[in-house]
Amino acid sequence: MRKSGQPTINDVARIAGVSKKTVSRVINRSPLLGEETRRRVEEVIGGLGYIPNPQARALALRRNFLIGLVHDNPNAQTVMNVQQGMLEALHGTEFEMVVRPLDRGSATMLEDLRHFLERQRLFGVLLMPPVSENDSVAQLCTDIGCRYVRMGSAALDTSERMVASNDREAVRIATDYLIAQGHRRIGLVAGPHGFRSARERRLGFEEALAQAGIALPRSMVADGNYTFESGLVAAERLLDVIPRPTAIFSSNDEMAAGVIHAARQRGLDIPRDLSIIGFDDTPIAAHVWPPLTTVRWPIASMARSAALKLIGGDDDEAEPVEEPSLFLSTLIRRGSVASPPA
Amino acid sequence: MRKSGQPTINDVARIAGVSKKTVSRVINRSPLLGEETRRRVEEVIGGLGYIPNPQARALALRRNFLIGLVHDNPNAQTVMNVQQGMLEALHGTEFEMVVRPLDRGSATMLEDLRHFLERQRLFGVLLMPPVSENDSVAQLCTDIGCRYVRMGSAALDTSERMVASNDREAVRIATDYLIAQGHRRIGLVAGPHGFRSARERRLGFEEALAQAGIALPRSMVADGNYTFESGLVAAERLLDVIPRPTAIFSSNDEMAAGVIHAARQRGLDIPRDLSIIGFDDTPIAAHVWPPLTTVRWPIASMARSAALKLIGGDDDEAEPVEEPSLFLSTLIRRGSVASPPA
DNA sequence: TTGTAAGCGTTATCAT
DNA sequence: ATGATAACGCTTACAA
Repeated sequence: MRKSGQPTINDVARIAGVSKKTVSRVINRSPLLGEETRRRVEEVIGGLGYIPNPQARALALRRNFLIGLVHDNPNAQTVMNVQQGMLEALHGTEFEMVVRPLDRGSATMLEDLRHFLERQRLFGVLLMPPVSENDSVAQLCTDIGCRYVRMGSAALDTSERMVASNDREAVRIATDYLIAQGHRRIGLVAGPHGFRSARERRLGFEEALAQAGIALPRSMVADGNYTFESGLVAAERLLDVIPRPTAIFSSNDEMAAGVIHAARQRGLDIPRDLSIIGFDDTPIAAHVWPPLTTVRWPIASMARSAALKLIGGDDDEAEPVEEPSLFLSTLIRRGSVASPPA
Repeated sequence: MRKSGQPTINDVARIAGVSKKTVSRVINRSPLLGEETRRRVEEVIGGLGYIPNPQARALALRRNFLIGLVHDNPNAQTVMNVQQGMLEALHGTEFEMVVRPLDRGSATMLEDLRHFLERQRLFGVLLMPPVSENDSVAQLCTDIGCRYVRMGSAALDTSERMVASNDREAVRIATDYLIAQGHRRIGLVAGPHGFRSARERRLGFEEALAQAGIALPRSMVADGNYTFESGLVAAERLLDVIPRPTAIFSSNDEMAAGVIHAARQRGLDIPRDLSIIGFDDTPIAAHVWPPLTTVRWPIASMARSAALKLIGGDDDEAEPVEEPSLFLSTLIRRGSVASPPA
């Protein structure tokens, strides 16, 4: 007699008149099974509404079905896009996503993560930037025996352990676009030190200018930390320079919004007096005025692909799902760029 | 001899020269235990780096340690705030958060959720608005035997199964503020039908106007669906009315950004020609120009409290943690409100 | 205060 | 093709 709650594999076995193992075979689609038997068992399963207990499965298989998302990214939209991409990949599988934000800057960050990974014994983790750029985090995963895939703005690891976007090239193209519009005094709002994305974007910017033979005085570069406020402050510094830049590339959209803000405070019209390009294509880009020309970063696709790499390498017999490791960002042209004032 | 990987309770028991049960007692801080034994076992645990296997625990205890976050909220920042609040509550406990977005409007939404809950056998779920407002979802949880707590804009359930904000009162206060500034022609950008929050906010708005003896012509109400674009469209309709409203209350910040956008396109100065108040206090509110006066919704605190209710009701002997069920929203005054033009 | 035996619900091994 | 039995790592009786 069932004690309570959900029916178990024993109930199914008893009612169907077969052994537990046979039911298990039906569940796991074992090929060596009588057609007759399979049908009968499936009937009982359906009738009973039997659902295998994931905890018991996890115990018996000595592995669980939890994929971690480890992030310390301050941008809500970015994190949500990644979650969405991951869940797309996990949908229809037995895997679930558990989320673990990390406090960058906390001294115990690494210890916290180790604790988390050891306790939960996750099947694998997806590392979001910027924490994904931290090699000691990857090393920690390796040490603990937790598989991982890193997302980043450049190739950070072996192909089966990372997915990357080509930030450098994308920014080069964006900057080329400004140059093609006739801009020669172009400012850069750089991202924070320690962010690989910040570095790659800056390099792309510098490469484009160098290639066009345009000098980049130190005064045309201002550091930000990817926040609106830092973009505002950085823009104020750039706009104080005489002669003023006619265009600014901001290393992300949120700072670009700050740049717009700063420009407006000075009575500058965008794009007439100042052209601006951002990076990320977050919703904010389309919602500021004027709509922001920006670089679209296919983050959800990257996350989906990363998750597939994580769980794909598992299927023993299955084909090793060949997921791409490099994703291309594209320039989205909206209203924040024009030719420089005559 | 240990086969591989993590040490188990058996390893600890053997090395410490005690039984499994004694180790188990140490882990679970059982009071009936020799001080001597406890120390010895704890030493072995520390030395071995033993960590109890959560899957095995879950199986033996016939319950797991996963809390679900079920949401169909389109606002990234809101979802992130909720996740953060939940994780604060879960921090230091053995619970983890698994995230489950739902596709509102999908015909199979309820079936998907049932499937999820039945498969995963979650300890409990936190329901975010707007899906939390759906009574059949709550009923589903009850049927399945999954505990839940709903977040909402009004009392949706019994006190131990919900946390609510007082949207109606908050909007009444915000509208009073506009009235106190001298506004008489005040427009409303309402939220989508079917959202309890939209209804509560609208009611608060109407109550404030009624109390002040101000008529609310149908033309001063435009429907939106909480998106930037819908706010833009709604504002265009309101601003076409003659005489034009001198102030607009928007039922969320994102739509308010659309209103700002629309006003600017018409060459209206904010707040000189048009005052605007939003709702949510998302980052966008502080980042638009001028900074948006808005209602701050303590969503992270609500989520934290909701999660504590979920896991708090569990501790058998522990005091039934008395978490608040009602949270007060507050008006954040920034630069988007002024007296109406003379 | 501690240990023994049984059980949680599943899968793996090795029969038949 | 199917089943008996022993894991998996832990907890709860129930003894001692």
